[in-house]
Amino acid sequence: MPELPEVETTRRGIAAHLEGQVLLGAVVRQPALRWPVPALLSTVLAGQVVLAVERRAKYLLLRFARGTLLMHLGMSGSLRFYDQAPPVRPHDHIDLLLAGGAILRYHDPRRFGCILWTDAPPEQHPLLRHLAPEPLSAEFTPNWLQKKLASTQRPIKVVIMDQSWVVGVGNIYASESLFRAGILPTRPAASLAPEEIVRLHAAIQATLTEAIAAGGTTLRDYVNSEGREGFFQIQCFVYARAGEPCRICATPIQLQKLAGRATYWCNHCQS
DNA sequence: AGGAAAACCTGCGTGC
DNA sequence: TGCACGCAGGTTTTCC
Repeated sequence: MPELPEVETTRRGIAAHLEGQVLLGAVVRQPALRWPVPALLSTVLAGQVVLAVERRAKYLLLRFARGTLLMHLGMSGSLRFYDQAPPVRPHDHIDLLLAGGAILRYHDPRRFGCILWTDAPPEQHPLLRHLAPEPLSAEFTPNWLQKKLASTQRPIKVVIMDQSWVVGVGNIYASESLFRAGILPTRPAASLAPEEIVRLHAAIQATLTEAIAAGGTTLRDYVNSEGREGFFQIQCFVYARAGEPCRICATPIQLQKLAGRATYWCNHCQS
């Protein structure tokens, strides 16, 4: 579910509620996520102050003096802040407890997400070590992208979803970015001309930036930290629009599986 | 060794 | 109505 814009929207929603607050502990109802939730999670967190809520790629990082809590929302995860804990619903797996009865609740039907603790600098963690630069940072340049793309014949859509190549772009924003750049998703990465790479780089940044501004995309069940939906899907050009007319030229939007994932494009606007 | 496929898990829509 | 099937915003692991 959540790609970079949804994770960033969540981060912005919870940061002010958490930063500077002392955690009293945690309640773990379901420890079997992508990886087991640390058995001593509550003990580790109790008494610690949340120094900062950060994001790296699609991971959320809660920084403490003694380490970092790494969280990933997987396909169906969401985090919500409550001043007072409401009744527990199915798939409400974890609560982080704050003073005064407030909680941060982790909800994830498919349990593809994870919550892990690390004492070491998080950028050295095995899950974060091989991530590409942040796509909205100065490190992510057309030149950097060009050097990477030249080395593979994989479809460009598959490549920009590979987190060691481009970070934060998932299945929705991959199709949307390629539409915006006017590039077919099936093109071998190494076949892109330099000006196409410049367009793709700009399209990725613009798509992610606009999606963050819209509060992310809600197709099924994504909600932000206040329980509200995102609105980017209203402006999707191709994603989930198979057979519908292209918003630019009215040509029916195409759908094909690429590396097992639904991929959408316009035959007239993209080449 | 790069790249494709399988694996993890639950819920929902569709069609028989 | 019930059931089998396919599909879903992600990423690691396994298998060529």
